[in-house]
Amino acid sequence: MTSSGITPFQAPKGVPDYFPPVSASFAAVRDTLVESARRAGYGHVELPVFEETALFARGVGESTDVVSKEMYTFADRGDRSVTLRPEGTAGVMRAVVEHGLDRGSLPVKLCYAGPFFRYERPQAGRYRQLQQVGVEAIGVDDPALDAEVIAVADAGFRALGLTGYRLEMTSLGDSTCRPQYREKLQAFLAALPLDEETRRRAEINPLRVLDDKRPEVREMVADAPLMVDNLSPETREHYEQVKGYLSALGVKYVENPRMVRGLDYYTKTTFEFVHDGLGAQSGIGGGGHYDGLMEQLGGQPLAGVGFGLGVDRTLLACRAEGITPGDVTRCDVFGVPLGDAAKGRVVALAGELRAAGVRTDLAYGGRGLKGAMKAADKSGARFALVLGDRDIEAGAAQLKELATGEQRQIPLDGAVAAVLEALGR
RNA sequence: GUGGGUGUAGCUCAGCUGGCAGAGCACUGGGUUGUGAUCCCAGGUGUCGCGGGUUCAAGUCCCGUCACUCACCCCA
Repeated sequence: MTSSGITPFQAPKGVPDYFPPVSASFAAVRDTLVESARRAGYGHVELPVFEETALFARGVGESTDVVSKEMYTFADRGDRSVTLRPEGTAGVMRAVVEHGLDRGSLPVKLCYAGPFFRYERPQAGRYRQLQQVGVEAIGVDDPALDAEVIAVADAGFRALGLTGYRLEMTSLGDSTCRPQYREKLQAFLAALPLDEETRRRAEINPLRVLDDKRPEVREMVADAPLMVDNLSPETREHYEQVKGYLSALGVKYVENPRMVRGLDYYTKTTFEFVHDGLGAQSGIGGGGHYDGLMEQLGGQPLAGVGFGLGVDRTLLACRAEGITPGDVTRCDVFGVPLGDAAKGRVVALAGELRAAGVRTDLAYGGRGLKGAMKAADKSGARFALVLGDRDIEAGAAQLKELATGEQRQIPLDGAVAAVLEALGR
């Protein structure tokens, strides 16, 4: 209840608000991850936040949880079914095919950042609106490209100063070997005394049962057949080469043959970055290789590889490690006017300082000197610029360094130059 | 969708077997009529989430409901 008696609005369930100073770190995390991709030649794409529902149904897979129960789907005013994007790859594929980028020089290397939506029950690190930075490298099936994508993610996390994460990966095989393996695994699981819920999962996605958290189930599947032991010679060779390139790139990884990905389109290499400081939702990024997706969406039969990195979760990981990315300082200089005449000069001066690239704020609302100085202190500014009638008469202003308390007089005419000099610029 | 926990000041929370609604931080003003962060003094806010019940009396006990939160599931 507010003082007016009106029930206050709340953000939609499971949607985080970020404001200063945390929002500065959020933006820094996103920008750092994007910069890592740009350094590897990935070009920015800006894509719609909603798409035709059928794109996700066909691209991500009807049987996935993401499509079957987590999509924000609604009819628009033209009675078309549209869906807020739950992941990024399908939309990129659609755009690439639609604009014929797959007919130009390959691979097409693209990078995106923005919000994604999944209708789930929120918990620590899991939101209904989540922010991701993603890349896709499309059109060339080269194990070196798989390794590059992984290395880009790894470099992004490292650039933030993160050390407490690990890279897990495996190979899921492809259409030449996974169907046979799947049958073999299902036969194995059918012989186990599993509960009904788990049995149903074994039907839809048997791999998922291998990743069950319950100790009794873990024990039962301890010697289940693994995909990595049933790869075709070609996919095995592909996987070995990815590992070789990763070593060449200096990227450390652990193999996890029981790793599961929630999206149907992955084949061959899949990977996940895991951080233990977040709670139950420990994945800060993941991705993999895909062979049939573009063809599935009406394009040419071209392979691709990509990742999605969770910006929200990466920020949580930073916090868990005591890292504060980015510059949370609001401003460099804070203007303190004394009286109406001075206020006009300070307002004008602030405009000039900003034009010169100096982050500048000032005391508004006619507060007294003491209040204005308090505001200057809280702004985090390095300098307070004090100006009163006395100074104007003298053609001067007072520049006070807040950390030391040292104050010097600067000429009012050359104030911008003097401030720049004081800032060491 | 299923379970557990929590709802008290702007924030973090205390409030015992029912008995006058509290602290710290933050905010505002003053101590210093041209100097902040330290220090001192002063100031204010509450439908105790909401609805019902028990009781002389409910923040406290009971029922319902909503919200938040953690976990399962799943994933970034």
